[in-house]
Amino acid sequence: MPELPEVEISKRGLEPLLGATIAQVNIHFPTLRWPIPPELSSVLPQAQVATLSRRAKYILVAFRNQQGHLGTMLLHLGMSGRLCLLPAQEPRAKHDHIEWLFTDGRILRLRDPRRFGAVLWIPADNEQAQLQALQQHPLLKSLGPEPLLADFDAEYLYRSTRGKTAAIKLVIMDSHMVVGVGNIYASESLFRSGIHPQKPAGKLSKTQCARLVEEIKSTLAEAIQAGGSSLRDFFGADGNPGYFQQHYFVYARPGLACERCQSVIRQIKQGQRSTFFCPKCQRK
DNA sequence: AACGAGACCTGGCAGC
DNA sequence: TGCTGCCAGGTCTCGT
Repeated sequence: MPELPEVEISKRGLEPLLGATIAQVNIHFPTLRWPIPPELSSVLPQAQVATLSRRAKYILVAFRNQQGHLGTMLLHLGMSGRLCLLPAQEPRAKHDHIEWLFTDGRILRLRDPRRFGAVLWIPADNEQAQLQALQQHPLLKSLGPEPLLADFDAEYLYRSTRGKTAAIKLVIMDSHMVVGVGNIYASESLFRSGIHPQKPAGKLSKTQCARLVEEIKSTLAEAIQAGGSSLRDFFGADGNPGYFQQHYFVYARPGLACERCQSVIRQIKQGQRSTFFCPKCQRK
């Protein structure tokens, strides 16, 4: 489920919880990718949701209590994770591994069948210390730029790919280079740029870098916009988010005709993941 | 330093 | 109907 657009939509779906107070945290399964910190159950009750933000595919939820800042909960949805904001009394589903009960009755649950997701707790007793703790956190400190922000630009991509022999698709999926470009959007933005996924990153021209940066930004932005319009569905108990049936040019279309040139879309493996491309529209 | 492979898990589907 | 094998949107860790 979650590539960057889904994570961004999930974060926006949590906005109704700003200012809400936690009553109880129930951990039903102790370990996702890493153990869920048991102290969440003791620290969070009576705390309020202070701020929501996102870095790469991590959702950051900051909490405060009457004494001040408490810390930040870091959520990752992994491959199959999903946040469900539900009314009181909604029965728990099979893979709801952790739930946050709010004093007004609402329930937030993390549902994650494959358990590749993560819930971590980064304590800090003031906002300055929190900022520092986040910047130094091992999962966050070596991340590349956000794809939708201005510091991810043609000049950056061109400069940082010089001399690289690795395939461009693997390079744009590397979170040290740029965060948030997952398997779907890597294939899609390369198609839209007319660049072959196996082209060595260091061989891209300045023009190609500029084109790729623009297509990564627009592909992600369009998906977020489409997802935003189905936010309610996305967050419902059994929501059926319309935008997963979003239009793809190449992803999951092997053997079908390219919509631009009618050539047959091909599927290959790169880094043990499937890549889809049009052999005519995308040149090495 | 850079790259590739393995690891973590369950569920859904095709093929027999 | 049931079994087997393969595939899946992520990313950390380890070995070469």
